[in-house]
Amino acid sequence: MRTDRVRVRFAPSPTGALHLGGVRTALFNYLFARRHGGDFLLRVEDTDQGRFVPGAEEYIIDALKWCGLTVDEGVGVGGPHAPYRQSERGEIYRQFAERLVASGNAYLAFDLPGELNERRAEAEARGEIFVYGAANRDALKNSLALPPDAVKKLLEEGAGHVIRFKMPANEELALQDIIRGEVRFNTALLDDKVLFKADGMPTYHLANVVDDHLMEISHVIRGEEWLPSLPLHALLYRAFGWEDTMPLFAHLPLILKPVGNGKLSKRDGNKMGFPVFPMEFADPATGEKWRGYKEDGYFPEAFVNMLALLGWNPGTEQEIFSLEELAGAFSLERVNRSGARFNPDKARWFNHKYLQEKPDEELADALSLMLEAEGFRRDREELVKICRLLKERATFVADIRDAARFFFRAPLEYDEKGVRKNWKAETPALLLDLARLLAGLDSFAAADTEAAVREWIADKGVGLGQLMNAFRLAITGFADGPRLFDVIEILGQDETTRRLAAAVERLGH
RNA sequence: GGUCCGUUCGUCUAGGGGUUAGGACGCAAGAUUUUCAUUCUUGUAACACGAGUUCGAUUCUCGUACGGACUACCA
Repeated sequence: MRTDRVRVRFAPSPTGALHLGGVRTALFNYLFARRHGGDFLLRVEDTDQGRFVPGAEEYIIDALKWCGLTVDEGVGVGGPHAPYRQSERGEIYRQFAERLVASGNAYLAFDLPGELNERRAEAEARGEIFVYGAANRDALKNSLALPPDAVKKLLEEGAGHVIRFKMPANEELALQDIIRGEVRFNTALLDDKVLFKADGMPTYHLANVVDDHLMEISHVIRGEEWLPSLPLHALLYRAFGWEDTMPLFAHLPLILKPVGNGKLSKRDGNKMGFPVFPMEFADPATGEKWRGYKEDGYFPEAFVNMLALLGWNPGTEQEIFSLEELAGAFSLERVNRSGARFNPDKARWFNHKYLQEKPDEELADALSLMLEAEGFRRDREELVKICRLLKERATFVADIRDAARFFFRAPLEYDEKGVRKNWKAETPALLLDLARLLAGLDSFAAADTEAAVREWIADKGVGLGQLMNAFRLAITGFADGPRLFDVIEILGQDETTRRLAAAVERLGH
């Protein structure tokens, strides 16, 4: 029942964690709804009891939340069309399926799964593919082929059956897709899809069309894997007499593996060293554990920004977008037609960009949490200074933590190569002198210590590089790192002179 | 196999009948720097192929190749 109001839905199946492609589909739906002041619904398509994974639904809700995609209506929030979980929508689907049978658009089929498999095997042996459709449905076990009293008898006996759609024998269909334009199909090549299963549940096709109609969905934005079933869905709308209010369709390109062939799969992440899921997920059935962007240290804004530009672009050279900016700029017309290879490097780059824009205080709080997890606390002011100093070289907060280790603990060992290269015979005496100089300074601000040291070595005729490398080694234990005068300002006068003395003691003369 | 979809630098992409085919990631070089990064500058690199239409095609059409999806009582 399409109205002028934009209403879109994200309709995942709770068969596991939502992966990158699913999140992007949700994102594009969300963006489209926001762009047009419409509604974003979440509907859970759990009509396959066999594939249900406990926890998957909660995961999906949490993942959308983490990404900042607020659901207006649906599972978890309710709404005028509740329930939004298909398994709870009771008799609705059966009634609609029977309506189709009554109108001659569908029929009862009693074929046993085993019989069908046999036929498939036979066909395959001949190098053919078995299709349950117009060409052979009269020779199969269904209400179209069997005499009425035989059907009646089967029903009375309680014979298991499904309801199949009666595909037109030979009809040319020209359908519209917002992203792809006109797509043509001939129904002669299509099969009589099962709409209602013997277990009393609808299949995706029926439930999807019925719910989209009932929930007044205006646009169906989904993955390209659904394009082949577009004719079936369009025909269903027609059979129900809902053609006038049929939603508009947009089929999104797929996300492909970074290298190799095929679409991105959940295994690729572990294989190639990047997460495929927004958040960590432990599959209760298999015990497998999957990494997540959240746990890997990505900011949700960066993750969403990266995803938005995978298959869509604004037509300008802007690359950094807040969720609000994305909502303002998004349009389905600018979605690409071809599949996009996922690029983990670019994802990292986005995070680096976002990290640079974060206030030092916010980074310090995140860093503080990490340190607490390791069992120690530091003064917040100190952490803010550390973040200010280290953020530009970091992609993740964890990079700051790793680069900041020497702030929290004086070096016990010293980079071997650095020592070999920079620890000369005259170094110990020089550093001891330096320690005395620094100990006597009134201000330990970076600018002041630097000025004092520069003046001092100029008098001594020592090169800055010559001194600084050994100095750095003594203070941090490493041969590389941020500007040393900034480091010792944070470390403080006492700690600095102490480390200088300790290094001389350890590394000797 | 069949049906459908797609094809611009290695990757994400802009563009579009006449352009030095633009940007970003990556990579490389240079600059800056006490080191390593960062940053900045520069560079590297693309219209899958073949016909047709046209004065002219990377852009339009067709074909081929290649890639992808679908082909369940899964979604």
